Amino acid sequence: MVTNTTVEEVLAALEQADTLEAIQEAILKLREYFRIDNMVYHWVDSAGEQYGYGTYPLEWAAHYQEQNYIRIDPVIAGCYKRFHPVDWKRLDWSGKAVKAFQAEAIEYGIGNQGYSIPIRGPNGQFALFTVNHTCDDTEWEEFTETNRRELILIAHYFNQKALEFEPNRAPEQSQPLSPREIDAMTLLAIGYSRAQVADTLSISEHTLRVYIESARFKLGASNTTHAVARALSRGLIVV
Amino acid sequence: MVTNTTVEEVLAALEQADTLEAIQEAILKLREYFRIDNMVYHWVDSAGEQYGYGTYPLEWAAHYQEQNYIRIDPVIAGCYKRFHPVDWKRLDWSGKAVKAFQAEAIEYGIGNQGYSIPIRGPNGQFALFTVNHTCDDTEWEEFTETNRRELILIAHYFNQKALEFEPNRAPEQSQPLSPREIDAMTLLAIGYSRAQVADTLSISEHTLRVYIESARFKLGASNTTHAVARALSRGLIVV
DNA sequence: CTGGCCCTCACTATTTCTGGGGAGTTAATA
DNA sequence: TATTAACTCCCCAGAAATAGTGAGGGCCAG
Repeated sequence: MVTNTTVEEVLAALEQADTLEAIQEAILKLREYFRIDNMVYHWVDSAGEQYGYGTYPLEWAAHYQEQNYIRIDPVIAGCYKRFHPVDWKRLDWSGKAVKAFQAEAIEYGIGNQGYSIPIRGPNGQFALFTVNHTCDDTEWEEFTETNRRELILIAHYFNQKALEFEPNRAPEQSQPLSPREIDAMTLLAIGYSRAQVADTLSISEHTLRVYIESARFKLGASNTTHAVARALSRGLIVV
Repeated sequence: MVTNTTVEEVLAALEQADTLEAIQEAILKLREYFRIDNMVYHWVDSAGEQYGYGTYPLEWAAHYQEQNYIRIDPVIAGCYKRFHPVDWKRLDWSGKAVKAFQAEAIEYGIGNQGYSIPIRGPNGQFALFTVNHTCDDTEWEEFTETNRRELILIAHYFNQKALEFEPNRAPEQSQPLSPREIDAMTLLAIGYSRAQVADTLSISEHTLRVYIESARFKLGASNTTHAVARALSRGLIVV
């Protein structure tokens, strides 16, 4: 039944996609191929905003956003803690608000079965790829078992595209830090005070301050904390 | 030439693996199957420590660790900023120290060609899956083009195993921050002073300090800068 | 061989942050 | 219902960070 050919084709098409329409088309094709109700890729923003491509009813998406459901959605919470794909049945659906949310979702046409794959990119980027259907547990388990690998790959490709389309999310490049500046930022990031850093680097605290200031300047940061945060999120230091 | 069967088999075996030996065996099988010099999965620790499974010469691994090469290794730096797999040729190998590092690596038996796949897990976990070979550019490009999808999947499976085997390695997981604490950490990370943060959140600076302190406590941080750095590298906040 | 960047050290005054303490209200949960 | 957790506000003294300016030696590339 399931041959690799079609997925391969769609992945190849997805790789070439350069418009949002092409991506949406790929999702529709995949949904048709897998014969499931919904297939959604969405980026989960730190600010609680979500956006992406997929087949969820627009009303549900709007309602979800409006109600700020990201705060209680167990799929978000569960996937955020995990690395591997998660069947919705294995999530924690206890709690009054959560149960109400679940009931409402089904009302809006979301299937009773779901399978979500968390994906993470640089700078704490987080996204979800979800397939969703209405069927019984046995059928669903068979589906997810059979297609897990394809789904993981598809998730990966969608995220790659999404990162391409969000260049403002791409790492801003800045002047590189000097070795001493990197040392200073790194030690500060692991919790050393200025005195400790100066001691560790065997330099005077005065000198250290020069490094911190020049790093701050290079990074366009307004204080030490900001400088360390930028150095971290630009990948200039690793902590 | 390349059929899916063997990779499928190894992935299935890897999924069942419950000892380090089984994992190491899987890597050896995969290396044999792909006919390349080296294949390595390694976890990149927040402290700059690395460990994993693979076929790099032990001397090189020890030397790398000893010299703290993680600080200059362009593969680490490059993959940390990217989502998609990276051919080593596309990394930045300029700089005296980096060139020396590269020369030394080849001396130790590391191939001239490489392809690394960054993988990220919860709480800012970061790992790399690398394949590595000695051949010319054309051959290497053909190899990576052909096998990219399999390699991505393999990377995923290795990381999944690693997370299973190192549950305590996610000690970086800490109590979640409260919404207000996240607000505070986020605003501090983008350079706001305490006064500005308090103003933005429409609370008194005293209250803000309570949040910062409790966040610091939850994160086990010794000061604000440390707390923000940890929140960032654990993926609790995004800047 | 000169300009630019890196490393090192020093001083002062002002602003900001830290680390203790205590105390009350709401909301959700067990 | 009792308990927990989050959110809000307040005081103070001491420690740390910031913004200025200045200066000398080393190294590398144009």
